Amino acid sequence: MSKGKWVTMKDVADLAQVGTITVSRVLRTPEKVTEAKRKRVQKAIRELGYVPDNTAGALSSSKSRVFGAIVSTINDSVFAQTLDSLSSTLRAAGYELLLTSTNYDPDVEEDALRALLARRPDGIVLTSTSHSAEVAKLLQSVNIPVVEIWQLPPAPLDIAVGFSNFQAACDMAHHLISKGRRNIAFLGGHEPRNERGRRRREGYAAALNQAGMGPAMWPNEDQDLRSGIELGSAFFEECLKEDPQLDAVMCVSDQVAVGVLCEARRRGVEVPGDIAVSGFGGFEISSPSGFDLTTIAIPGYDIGVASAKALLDPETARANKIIDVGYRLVERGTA
Amino acid sequence: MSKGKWVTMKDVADLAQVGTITVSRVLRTPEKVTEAKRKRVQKAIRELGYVPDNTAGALSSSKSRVFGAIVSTINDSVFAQTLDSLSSTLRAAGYELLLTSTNYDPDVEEDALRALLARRPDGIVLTSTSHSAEVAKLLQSVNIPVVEIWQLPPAPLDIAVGFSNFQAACDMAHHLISKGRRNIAFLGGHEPRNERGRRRREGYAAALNQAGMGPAMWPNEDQDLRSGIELGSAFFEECLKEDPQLDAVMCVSDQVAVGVLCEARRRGVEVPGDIAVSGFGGFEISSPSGFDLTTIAIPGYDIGVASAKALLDPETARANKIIDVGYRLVERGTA
DNA sequence: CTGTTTTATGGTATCGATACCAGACTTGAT
DNA sequence: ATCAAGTCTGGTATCGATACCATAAAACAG
Repeated sequence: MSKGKWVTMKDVADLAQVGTITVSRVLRTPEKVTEAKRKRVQKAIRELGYVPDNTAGALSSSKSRVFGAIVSTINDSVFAQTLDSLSSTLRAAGYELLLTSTNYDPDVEEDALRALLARRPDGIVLTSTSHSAEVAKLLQSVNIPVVEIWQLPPAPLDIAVGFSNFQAACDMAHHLISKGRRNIAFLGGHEPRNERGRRRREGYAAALNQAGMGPAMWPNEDQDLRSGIELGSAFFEECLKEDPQLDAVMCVSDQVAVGVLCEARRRGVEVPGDIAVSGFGGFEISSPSGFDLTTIAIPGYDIGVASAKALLDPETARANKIIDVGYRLVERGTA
Repeated sequence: MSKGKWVTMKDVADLAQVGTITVSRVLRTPEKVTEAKRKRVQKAIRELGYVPDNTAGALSSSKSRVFGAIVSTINDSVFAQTLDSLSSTLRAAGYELLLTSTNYDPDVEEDALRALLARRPDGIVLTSTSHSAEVAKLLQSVNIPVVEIWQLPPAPLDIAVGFSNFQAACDMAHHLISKGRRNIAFLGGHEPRNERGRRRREGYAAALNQAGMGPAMWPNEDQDLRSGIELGSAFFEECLKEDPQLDAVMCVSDQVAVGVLCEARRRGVEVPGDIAVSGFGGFEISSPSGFDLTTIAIPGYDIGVASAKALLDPETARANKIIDVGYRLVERGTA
């Protein structure tokens, strides 16, 4: 095993005095090889330090044993748990994950998808559900499972694993209303491509509308800000100015809620006394040891596992097409 | 382009009435093909919706245009920024990233590495620097760049991109001392494989020792807890009990510091009046709109970019072997 | 003991691209 | 007009595995 030269299956076969195909079988279907030869081959593999070449295997078997993932971001922790469980579950089944992030840019999405398809993945995971025509066409033309996650699109391309952002936000708004809140603002970025955030805002608006309340208030539409602590902090001030009667702030994410809570403390605003605050996500920061934040807990881990299962066994998953992992409204100290 | 059948280079070549090699050249070295043919080929590519097969290309050129990454975790946000910039930078150069996480488990690391090598990556990124003998042997036997990140090992396998966790922690401890703090505790998990956390603790201990102070205090060695908000919150209580004189808590991460700060508020402990608190990482939560936490800002983004450069041009990077991206002690409101 | 099924094994073609080389065609200089 | 040098282009071998088929050996039924 000298530097720069890979040991091939042939080398192993020669050393073990068998055909290459037998080596291949020892690796893929060891039960079909007699014990004597299997042992000999395994010994040769160890001795030579043989690492099979999956690119060659992929070519001849047209199974790459790789799945592709296109996530809108890995930078904030939203998908981290999902990616973690997805990648572990897949690796346990002998598959690898090819990861790309788009930063919510649709042009990047198409490029990323082409680059991904060039690796001939056995399936694809996407966090976005609104695709350009070209992307949709590409995805439909390939005969591999496509799993859209973290949302439940009305018409999934193939399989969807997620929960209803709309319904969850709706529930949270109703919760705030049931707690006697009457002037509820919604705080969330307006990244045009962040479908999840948009659906949450819509759920909020629907709930208020349904309760005959309004007008719903949220940061100016044309502010294209990334949701985060800073946004929560900055816009809380604005909200207070705009509506002194404000008695609740519903945030698009736990991070935004943290920004609000920090700002509230600085201004001496009592939570939940003066103002109730809710988050979305159920991240560690919302826990009782953290901000003790009332939030929507999302089973990010389960989404990863369920998507992995869907990729590995698409037929079964397609029977449902939409896999709803649900969510949980967690009532804690802030609302 | 019917379902399940991929268009091949030959199909494109036939339609454009050229040889396959010309199609290949249009994709890789377009300047070497006359404009007329190039146009014809590009048209054919578009018409057929051709997506090249990189697995085949990898086989014949022995360049996979894929890099592998083995990170100890993607779950907490530590590496998120680094992965994001790494993957973007690589993709801009036409490369993809194969991602695996080990959850700090050395057995998993070896498996993951074997699986990765089976894809014949053009380079590998690792977040861990203490490897099993087998892993080190594997890495040394392959003739591809290996980049260890987020730390500066004394003897890098190949190239290292990071900063000195030891020195940074040392600086922070000195900062606390310079602020008149005399009873400084260190709070951090003891995951045995988390080298970074360990080096920070050592830096802290060294600084205190140097200042003739001590005994250094930190949670019991045998507690194998993951660092996080909960740890900060739980152990802050314990620290106070153990040493009522405590006037500073230096945390292994911003998350732990947040746990401490939350707990301090619940207990009515003044920060920084009664007790100073410092974090490590410089994540969003430490910003002035958040906790306004005194911390060590780490250029996670730069680490990603620098590693990408090192992977793409290892010869230049090897001239230095160790690329120190530095860190910044950011003094804010908590210490 | 023969004939049939089952199991184990290897040879050869193949997957879809690129490398290498050879030949055809330009271009420009003389 | 001719030749040398340079530019394009395509044929064929090749990368390292697996699929497919054929054969040899073993197991089994009658």
